[in-house]
Amino acid sequence: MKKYWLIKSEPDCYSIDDLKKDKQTAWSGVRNYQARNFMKDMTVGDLALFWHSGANPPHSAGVAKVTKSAYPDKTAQDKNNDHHDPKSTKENPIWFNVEFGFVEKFKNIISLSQIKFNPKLEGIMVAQRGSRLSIQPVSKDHFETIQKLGK
DNA sequence: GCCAACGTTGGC
DNA sequence: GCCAACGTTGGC
Repeated sequence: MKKYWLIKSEPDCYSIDDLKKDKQTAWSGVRNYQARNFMKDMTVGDLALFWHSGANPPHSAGVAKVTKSAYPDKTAQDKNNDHHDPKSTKENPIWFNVEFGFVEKFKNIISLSQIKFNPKLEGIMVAQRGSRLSIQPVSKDHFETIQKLGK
């Protein structure tokens, strides 16, 4: 069954426009166990809301889909990479990443305050206080509500 | 295995 | 730039 997610990125670092241009990208560099475990749960075809964090206002900017399931994150083993982790080895990788493809860029961005204000989106993780997790599961209902608003 | 110190995230 | 939330580290 198809699952739904929310993936965060700072637009200065990697935005929905970058994904549109690249068509597909490796979601590497995630160094949080919970987020990693969610990536391992992803299957090809799952959909994700693309979140622009650090933007003013913070918002969902579009939709991405999983095009490749989790495999060891090569950047963890690259000494010259910012996300290098000496604990992760080729024999025993700690960190994983999936790949995302571009689906759509929203006509209207959906801001965090809009999400908080909408009773249909009550309980969504991204609107909760102190929700720092960079990859979050989203219910089908919440996903579809935001996608509809974005079109 | 506790917990203080520290670092990071991310909204405001 | 501030700070709350919270994950991680490391001494004990």
